[in-house]
Amino acid sequence: MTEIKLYNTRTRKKEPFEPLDKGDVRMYVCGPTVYDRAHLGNARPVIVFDVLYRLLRHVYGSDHVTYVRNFTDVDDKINARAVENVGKEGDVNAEIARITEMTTQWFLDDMGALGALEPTQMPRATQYIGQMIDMIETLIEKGHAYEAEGHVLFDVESWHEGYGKLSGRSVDDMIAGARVEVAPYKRNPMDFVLWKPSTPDLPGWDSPWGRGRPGWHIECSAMSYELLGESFDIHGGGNDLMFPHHENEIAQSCCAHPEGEFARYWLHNEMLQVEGRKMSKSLGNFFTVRDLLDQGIPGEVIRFVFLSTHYRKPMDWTAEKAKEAEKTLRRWRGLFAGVEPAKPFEEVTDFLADDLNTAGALNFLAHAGQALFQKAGSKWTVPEANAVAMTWFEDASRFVGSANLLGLLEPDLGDWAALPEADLSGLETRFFKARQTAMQNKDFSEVDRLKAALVDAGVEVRMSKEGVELIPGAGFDPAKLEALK
RNA sequence: GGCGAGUUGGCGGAGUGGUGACGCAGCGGAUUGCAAAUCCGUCUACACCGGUUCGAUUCCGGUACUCGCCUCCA
Repeated sequence: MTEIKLYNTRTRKKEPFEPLDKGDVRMYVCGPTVYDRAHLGNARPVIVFDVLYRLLRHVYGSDHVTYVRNFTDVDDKINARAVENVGKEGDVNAEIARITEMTTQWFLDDMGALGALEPTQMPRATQYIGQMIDMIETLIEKGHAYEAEGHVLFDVESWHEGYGKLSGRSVDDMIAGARVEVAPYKRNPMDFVLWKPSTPDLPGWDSPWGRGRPGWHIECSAMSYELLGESFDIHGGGNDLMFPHHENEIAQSCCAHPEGEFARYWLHNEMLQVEGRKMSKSLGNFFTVRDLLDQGIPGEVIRFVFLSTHYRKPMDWTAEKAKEAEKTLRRWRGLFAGVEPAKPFEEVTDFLADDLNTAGALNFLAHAGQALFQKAGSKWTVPEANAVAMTWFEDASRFVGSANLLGLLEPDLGDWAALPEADLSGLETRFFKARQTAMQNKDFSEVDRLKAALVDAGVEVRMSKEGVELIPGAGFDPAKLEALK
C-alpha cells in the first residue's frame, strides 16, 4: 500500500499518514460562507483537497473515505447582503433564504466545473443548530465557557495550556499584541463568541441563552463531531483560517470532548495571488471562478494551473499560465481521445503521496505525454494495431488513469477541447492540387490567398511533401468554409 | 511589534551532499516558395555572508528582501 506523507501544521513536519480506521478515513474541510460567487481564491482549497480525496480513495478504496465539507449559511455577511438587497423594511429572512440557496448552488456548479468531486457529506450549519447548542452547554458545564449579556463566550484562560498551539502563539503574546477593541463583557480579550443574540428581524434560534445564533467557529466543531466523531484523521483549510478559526475549533472540540483528539493531521493550503499581487477589489484584480469560465477559460485549465503549484506555496494566477495550461491540455485531449483509463503510473502516485506534490506529478506527465506524442507520429492519431501500438495504448491508458487521479482528462470536463466535426478531406485534396498548380506557375499569391481563407475560418494548415492536412482549431467556423467550396 | 512561510536561469517550476530536470520564451539548424507544425541542437540559475565537509544549490547559523496571518477574507 502506498504510504502517504502529509505536512502536519500541528507538528510542522511531514509525517507518514496513518488513519485511525483504514476502513473509514475521515476528512473535514472548511467550506464557504454562502453569500456570493466563489472567487478564484476559494477554489484553491477545493481543488487541493479534492486531489487529496481522490488520492485517499485510490489508496484506501472509494468506499472507505468520508469527506465532509460544510456550508456556512448563517453569518453576518449573509445578513448584511440581504439587508443591502431588500432594505431593512424588506423581507430580510426570505432574502437570506434566497441568497443562501442560490449561492450554494452556484458554488456547487462552479466547483463542479473545476472537476471537483462532491464531498460525501455537505452539511449546512443551520441544520446543526441543535448540536451546536448541545456543545455549548457541554462547554459551559465543563467550565470552558460563560454567559454574558446574552452572549456565550469561550473562556480561553480555562484552556491556557492548549490554546494557540496550532498557530504557534501563546495566549500571553496574543493579548500583548491585540489590536482589536475588546467587548466589555469579555473576561479575557481573546475570548471568542460561541453564541450571540439575534434581533427579531434576523435569523435566530431559541436557546437556553435566549433567541440567538451561533458563532462561526462552533459550527465546524459541532458538524465535524456529529459527522466524524470526536477523533478523525484530517482537517483542512486555507492557512488564513489557521488563526483564529482553526485554533478556536480545536479549543471547542478538545474541551468539549477531551476523550478524543479531534483532528490528527492539519493541512493548510497557501493563498492565491493574481499577477504577483494579492487579489483584492481595490487592486482591481479580483474575480470569481465564474468570471473566468465566462471568459471562455475552461475549468479544467484553471484546475491544471492550480495543480502546477504545490499547495503549500503561494500560487500566482497569470493569464500566461492559463494559456500554457490550455495548450498542454488541448494536446493531451487530442492525443488520448477515447483512451480508457488504467492504473496510474507509480511515479504519479508517489509524487502525490509525497505531501501532494501535484507539480511533480504534472511534470512527470508532461514528459510521458511528450514521449507518447512523439511515438504517435506527427498526426495526432494513434498508431496501427501491432506490438508497438499495444505498448503505446498501455502507456496511454496509464497516462489517462494518472491524469484522472489528478482530476484531469475526465470525460465530462472535455467538451471545451472537442474539435468540431468536419470532413475536410475533399478540401484537403483540392487545396493541395491548387497549391501544386500555383507552385508550378509560381503564383504564390494565389496559394497565400486560399490558405489565408482557411486560416480565417479557424482551420490550421499543415503542409508537407506528401500532402496537406487541415485541422479545425479552436475558432473553427464552418460557415466561413462554405464560401470556399 | 508578535507568529509563520518563502527566496532556483527571461518567465513558470521540479529536484539533488559531488558530471546544472523539464516546460514556455530566446537563439542556431533541418524542413518550407514564405510560413505553420514537427524534429535536432543550444545560452542563461540555485538571494547574500559565514560554518560543517574532500566537496553544498542541497545540511547548520546569520543578513537582506518578499509574502501571509495577528481584522468571523479560503
